[in-house]
Amino acid sequence: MGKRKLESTNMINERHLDECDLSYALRKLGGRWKILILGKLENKTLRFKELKERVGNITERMLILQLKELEADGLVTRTAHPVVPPRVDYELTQLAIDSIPIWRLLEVWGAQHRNETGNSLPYPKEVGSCD
Amino acid sequence: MGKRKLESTNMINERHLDECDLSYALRKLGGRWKILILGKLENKTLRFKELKERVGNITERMLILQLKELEADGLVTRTAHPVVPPRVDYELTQLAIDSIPIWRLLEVWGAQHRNETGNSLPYPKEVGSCD
DNA sequence: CAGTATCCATTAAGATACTG
DNA sequence: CAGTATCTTAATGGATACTG
Repeated sequence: MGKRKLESTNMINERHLDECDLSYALRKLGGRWKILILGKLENKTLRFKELKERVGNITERMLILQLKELEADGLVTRTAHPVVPPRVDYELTQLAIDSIPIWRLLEVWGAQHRNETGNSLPYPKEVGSCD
Repeated sequence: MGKRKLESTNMINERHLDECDLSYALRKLGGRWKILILGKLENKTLRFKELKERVGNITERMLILQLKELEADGLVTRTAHPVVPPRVDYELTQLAIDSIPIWRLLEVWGAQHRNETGNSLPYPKEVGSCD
């Protein structure tokens, strides 16, 4: 839908960096909301509205945009039930489930980073909690 | 320097998400260039120009912006030698070194993702290679 | 309920020229 | 060499109203 400048330096750099598996992986999980959405779906199937409530502060537009990308990237599955009112369920794919242990490590590293750089939270928090 | 709309929803969301150690960690390592820069500095001290040559295609402006952020975030150290012409060395901190095993896991996951989603590279590549 | 469509604001990234 | 400064473009994120 949007204009694509396939030959802009921006796009060239993006493609170049995506050849690196690591940059590629970071792009799939990056963005402001994706990891949070995936976290909400851990061990659970949720419908659109439930997801929106749990993520909190996300607009419907951003939620659907992120879900579409995650779906296209094979990280969530979308199941639409042909009922009225509509019901659509989202859940993690195995590929996404495989990435969970890595998030946990990153989370622990993030907490360590906070402590060592003095960016500590004003209150303690358990691993995995991310309201 | 730039205008800051501290109370925009954008900023509020950003702060909110940063309370999550995982989103926080992803923000520290995210962006187009950071992981690549950190990778170049693994086991090596490099000066500005060497870094620019190795990262390839990055502008001086972007490189210095990323380096400043990495320095402020305690991930690289900057050592300026008082000589003419100037010489500035960059190297990883222990905190950054601690994160390397996690990148490797993400990298492996990225490669797996490619295979399973049909986004495979047109040629094989070794782990850790990211020209 | 589960989205779309439209428009606007903010941030990230790049090109280029210049300086201590 | 190691940056700054300034300007432009591209991408992301948000508000709001509307629809099947």
